[in-house]
Amino acid sequence: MDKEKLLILDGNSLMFRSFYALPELTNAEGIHTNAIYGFLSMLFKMKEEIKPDYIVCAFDKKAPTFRHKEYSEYKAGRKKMPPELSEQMPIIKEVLNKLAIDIFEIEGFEADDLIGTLSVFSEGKGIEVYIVTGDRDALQLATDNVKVIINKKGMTQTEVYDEKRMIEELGVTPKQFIDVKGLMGDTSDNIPGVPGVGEKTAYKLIKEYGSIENVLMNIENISGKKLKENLTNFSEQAIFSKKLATIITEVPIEIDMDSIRSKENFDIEGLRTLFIKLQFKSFLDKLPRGHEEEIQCNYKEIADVEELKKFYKLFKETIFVLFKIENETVYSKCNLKDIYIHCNNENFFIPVDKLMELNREKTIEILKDIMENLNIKKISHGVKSAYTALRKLGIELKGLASDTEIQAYLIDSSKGEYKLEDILEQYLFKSVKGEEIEDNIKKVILLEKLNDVFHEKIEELNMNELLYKVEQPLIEVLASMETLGFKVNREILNGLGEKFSLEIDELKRDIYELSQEEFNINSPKQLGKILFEKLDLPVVKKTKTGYSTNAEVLEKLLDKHPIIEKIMNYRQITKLYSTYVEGLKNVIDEDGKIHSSFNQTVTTTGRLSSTEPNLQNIPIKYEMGREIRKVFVPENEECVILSADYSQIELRVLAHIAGDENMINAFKHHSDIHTKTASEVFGVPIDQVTSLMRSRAKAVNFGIVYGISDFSLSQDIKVSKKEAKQYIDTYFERYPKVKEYLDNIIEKGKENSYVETILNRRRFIPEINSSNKIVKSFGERLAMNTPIQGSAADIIKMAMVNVYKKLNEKALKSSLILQVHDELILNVYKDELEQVKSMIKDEMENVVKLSVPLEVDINVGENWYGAK
DNA sequence: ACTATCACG
DNA sequence: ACGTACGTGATAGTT
Repeated sequence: MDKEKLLILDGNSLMFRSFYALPELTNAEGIHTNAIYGFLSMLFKMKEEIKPDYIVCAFDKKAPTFRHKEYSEYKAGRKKMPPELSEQMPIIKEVLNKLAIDIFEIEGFEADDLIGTLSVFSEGKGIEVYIVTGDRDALQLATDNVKVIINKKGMTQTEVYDEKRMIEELGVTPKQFIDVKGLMGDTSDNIPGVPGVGEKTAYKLIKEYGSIENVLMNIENISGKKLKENLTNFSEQAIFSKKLATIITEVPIEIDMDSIRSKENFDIEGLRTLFIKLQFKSFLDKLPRGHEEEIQCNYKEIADVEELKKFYKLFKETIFVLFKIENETVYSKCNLKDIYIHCNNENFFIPVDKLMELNREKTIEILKDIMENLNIKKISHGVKSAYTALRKLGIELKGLASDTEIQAYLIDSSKGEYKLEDILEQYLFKSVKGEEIEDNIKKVILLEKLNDVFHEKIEELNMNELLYKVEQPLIEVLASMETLGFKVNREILNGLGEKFSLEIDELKRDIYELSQEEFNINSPKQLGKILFEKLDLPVVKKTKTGYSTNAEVLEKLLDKHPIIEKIMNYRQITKLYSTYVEGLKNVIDEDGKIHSSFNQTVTTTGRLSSTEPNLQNIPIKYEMGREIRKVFVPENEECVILSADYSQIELRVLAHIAGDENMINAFKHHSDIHTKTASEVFGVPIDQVTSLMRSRAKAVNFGIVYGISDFSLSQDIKVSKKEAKQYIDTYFERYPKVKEYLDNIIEKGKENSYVETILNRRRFIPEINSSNKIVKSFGERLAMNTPIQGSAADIIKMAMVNVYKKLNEKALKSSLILQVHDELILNVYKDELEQVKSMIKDEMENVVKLSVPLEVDINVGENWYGAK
């Protein structure tokens, strides 16, 4: 029969190792998790490989050990455990607890002593012992039956030592390893050893004489005068060091092997909860599917229109709905397939496309009755695509009570993706994967519970207004913008394409001639070779993969070689051609329009984002690119494009939140804020501000909003760091409350690990409490910037909801078609122009009462280019 | 999948 | 003595 096996983990050393070996890792609450992660990776790997019959984990106790008592200097000078690690210690113990792994820790002894005692005891019982540890001290415990496993870099790589391997590799027995340590000492434990004796000498002496005692008895035979002297003078210290280095194997404890038997009955649900909290997805997946309460997922499949008609009468008050849609993000292909409904403990599967085949008209009619009925409140997940898909059938979704995707985003905006499966796992600990009918029924049932949890959570976070008055009503606005799309003029786009293409060919020729070689100019690598090796231009900056060739670098090389200008032009035009000519051509719909997707749950600050295509980054800064905007035209010849943009919304928000009188007054008096700032910073009257001063002041204003540093400002406006610092200091003197606000928000951010906007939108900032200075500074900048950027986002979102509502109320034909962070773009019928203009201005400027006025500039044109 | 670059606010 | 602006998305090249 095989021997039984005992696995002993050295808790402290494994946590230490993981902490320093693995990159920083935090969960949403900002708790560090890297040591736990490393420890558990190791634990699971060892369990898998060794398949132990017994398992136990030893920890140090805070109380002093006999070593401290006998030698006050023991472990002196050792740094305190960093808080990022110590906060992980109670959590790993909790995990072990739930894994039903016994923890050994006794006051007055170190983990090593407990490990030693346990291993000797177990070996005596004929058990094979595996000690897993992060440091080499435990090597002295190795025998033929006690294997010491030391983990290397990367945490799960290991070296296994038994007595045989120690002798082979180190030339000493495990017991002699103590003598070696006694001679050479150990700085980390502050064990003195013998002065002048290092690793090499220690091994040499022990290999020759076998023990410290024997070395001391043979001092006469040892070569080296100084060494001899030291050994003689410090012989007592050597013996004492050996004592300190010796792991106790006789700690007075009762060991009940039965109690540490490896158990399978661990707390799966507890672990699931904990791993979710720690965001350990890979471990979560490994957990066995526990004895979860089986969800009763009986459902009725609606077979024909008659049945649909019959059952829909049951849909009263609130229904939980899951819309299954093909090609959710592509407008033209976005198609409603199935609907799942959970209502009053009954579940229904409506195979919409099947019913439509049977009787299209009637199906749509009944769906319309359900979906447009305001008295039937709908709760769903990610409902925007349903608006689009339903609208294609002539149905307007009404009565939306909740969208759990939006709720999840507001609760934690850092996720990027809020798939229902993941959200159910995270908040309800339910794992429902798959797309079978039963899976979807389960999901729609769980939607009810999820909504309850979120509803309460949103209330607790004071986000009721943000969710119910802003984000949820906004879904319909965005869906409408997507459906309407932006009409484009293909001829103009093609014309630009041809123009750009000709210029690109010409530039290519010039570049190849100047470089005397054909190469791929688009490849930064090849371009770098040509510029910095062949043409031998000075290297300005490097990236981690090679030479940097970005615009900033090229600009510095401009006067060094005529090829640079050509390359800069080439870069600019190819960007326009590939992204904005070819890119846009590819996304024009059959209806001659571009239907971008507006994503409401992507950004961490609360802004929207736009994809396929991104209409929020259409060129404007340079004329050549700006021409692209001529492609974007009104719906028909009765219309024009109207653009309404907030003037300086972020700085106004800053003035408001900071409550800085000087800045508030500047806005109240309708001053040009950059000129005003220049006058303050440079100490000259407004009328003496030069354009250079204004542009520098503008950079300072931007810098403040982003979370400024003198270095970056100096880079930006090309002045010395000292001068930049001077600007910032003066700025803070002139706008003292701004300084106060920035200091306060950082402090608040540190305290809470999150910051908030004017509508209590929240962003977690775990970075702000990092021990890594760079990460921490980044967190501080986020704390300064997020409330500003996020509050501006709150404001324009509110305005969008109000504008949309007004346009509907007044039954205007004009409509919102685009938002670009601080501006709204509308397709406006000429006969409504004056009315819409004043309505938009009014709604946008008065959407919220701040201590500064909001100002909106309106421009109108026969295309987007003209609306300037 | 990642990097470098560049378009926008 | 570090390394430095905040938030996005698309493209092309490289690994």
